[in-house]
Amino acid sequence: MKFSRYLVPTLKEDPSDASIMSHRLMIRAGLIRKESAGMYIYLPLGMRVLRKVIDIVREEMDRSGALEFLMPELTSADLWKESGRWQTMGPEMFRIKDRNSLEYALAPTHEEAFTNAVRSIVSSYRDLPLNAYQINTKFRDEIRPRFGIMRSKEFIMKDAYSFDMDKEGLEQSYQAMRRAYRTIFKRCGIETIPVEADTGSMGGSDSEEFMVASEVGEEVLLLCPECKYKANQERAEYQRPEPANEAAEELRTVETPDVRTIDELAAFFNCSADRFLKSLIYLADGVPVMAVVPGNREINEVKLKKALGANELELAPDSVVQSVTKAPVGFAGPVNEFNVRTVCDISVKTIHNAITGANQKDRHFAGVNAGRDFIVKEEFDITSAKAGDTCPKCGSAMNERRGIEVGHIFKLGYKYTKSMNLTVLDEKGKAVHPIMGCYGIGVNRTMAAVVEQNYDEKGILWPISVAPFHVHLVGIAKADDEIAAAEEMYTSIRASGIDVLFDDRRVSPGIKFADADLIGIPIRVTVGKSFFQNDEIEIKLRRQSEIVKVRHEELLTKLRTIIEEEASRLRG
RNA sequence: CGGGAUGUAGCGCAGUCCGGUAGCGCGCUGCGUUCGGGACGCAGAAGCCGGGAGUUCAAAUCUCCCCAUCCCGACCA
Repeated sequence: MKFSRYLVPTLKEDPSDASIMSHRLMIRAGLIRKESAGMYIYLPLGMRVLRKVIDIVREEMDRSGALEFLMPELTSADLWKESGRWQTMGPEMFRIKDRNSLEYALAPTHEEAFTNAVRSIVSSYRDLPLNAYQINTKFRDEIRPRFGIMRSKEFIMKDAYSFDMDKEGLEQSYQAMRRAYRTIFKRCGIETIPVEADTGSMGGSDSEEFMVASEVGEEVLLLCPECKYKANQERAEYQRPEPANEAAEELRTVETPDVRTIDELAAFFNCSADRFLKSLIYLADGVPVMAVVPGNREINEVKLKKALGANELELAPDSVVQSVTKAPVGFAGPVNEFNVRTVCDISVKTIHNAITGANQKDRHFAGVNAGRDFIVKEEFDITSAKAGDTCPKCGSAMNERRGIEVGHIFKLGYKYTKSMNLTVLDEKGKAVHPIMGCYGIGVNRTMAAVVEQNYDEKGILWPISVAPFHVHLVGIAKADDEIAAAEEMYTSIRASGIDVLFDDRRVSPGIKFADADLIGIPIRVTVGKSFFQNDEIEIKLRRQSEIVKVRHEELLTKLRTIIEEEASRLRG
């Protein structure tokens, strides 16, 4: 491809609305442009990268035995009503009507659509196992799209759904995907950390997320340096400290005028935050519940929601807090009897002589002991693990890192096959529900993650597997014969089947080199002075600073060798 | 949805406090000189100053309303 005939609108300055490197670089390098919030245009160069990522995903999915489909984006409301998610999906699902007022969703995911398709097509155990996938656009009305193509309203996802006769089959399908995912991300040139994960609104049991470690990641991961325990904070467990051996004090009331927050209380009582029991009022599906956790701990709403079995969970407004506790916000506690459901973190009963709100304005209780002063009726793990907490498996102190979720695999179970009544006949002619697994990869998010992990101060450093071109040929030619020679070079490289971008623009060399660095094609070939005078062609890898000079006739062989070397580093 | 900020040429920004003919840098077009790490000169094109309403002789600038974008939080595969 000739640069002069291509369209690569590189920018010298950072766009004002891009906060993370991958977003900045993808816009500056002319890969994408913003159309509006959460919607992006893929320019030709960006499209090439996207296609390479898609090709890798498709190859590995096909290799795993999965079958590619293409599903409608418009999914009829009936399907969603069948599974019950028309209600539970909430406002993130785009809902539209056609001219006859029939309702549809712009698919945010395709469990229903695939289950329905398989239901109507497959009727025998002989057709299973089946892993059906597609690479298609998804729509989500994100509360806050951000970070460019990392979180957008419209994004490309590879989603796969496996159907097996039994749990053993599902396990095999799941493991096949685990392997395929590791290969896919390795081939894309990114390091991922597979972590245990929450299954979210999809429902299910075993679940693994593939995270790209990144400062700007939206997920928090807990990693044990000793054993292999790795989990998303949404789900990470941790061991609670042993209770201190303390004699129980008398329960007493303390006047605490205007002391509400844990920080204020710690200062007022001159003790550490873990001495307090923090009591928060939530609305679980609209019903008030109280959650009690140690004062130095954050409530984990994902865990709480799951513990409560709730679909919707939100912090209750002040008015509800007041009507439940009969006190202003800041003085809630578990000691008095309420007729609201109260759930405690599993550590609550180990805290002796705690301080809690007294459910009266400006009063707290001190010397509170679970079991004596209030009964722990329900206890769950409802607090978030954090750096330094002890690993649930081996007891070592865990580390915290941030990550970007690029892939997610999990065992779905029977949720959709039962709710939508998908059955096949087994060997004995009996109708059984297949068991499902679900496997997603954020394709354009993966592309962003590649950049997030591969750049320097000058621009992107594409791994050769997803680079828009393999070779960036920079022609620095003045005279007509030089221009012709550079052109000839381009023709011969291209004729040899190497993917080459030829910068034939009539601009100064500085601009060409700066653009080459910014765009980040892995191999740069320069034909200039040294070529026209000494027949020496310069080869420079984007990741390295050395320049290798080769003679004309060696060039193609050398390029093939480098391409092969670069590619072999990324093979699974 | 709460808190904060910003909307002025394709991009990055000044001008707004204190009302008086729309500016700078980059990019773009033409001509010339340059030509191995973002060259230079000359000449150009390009803006309903986010939208609406108001105040005023006069509004990018003041007032009110709306919209959009970004950041933090809440929320979310």
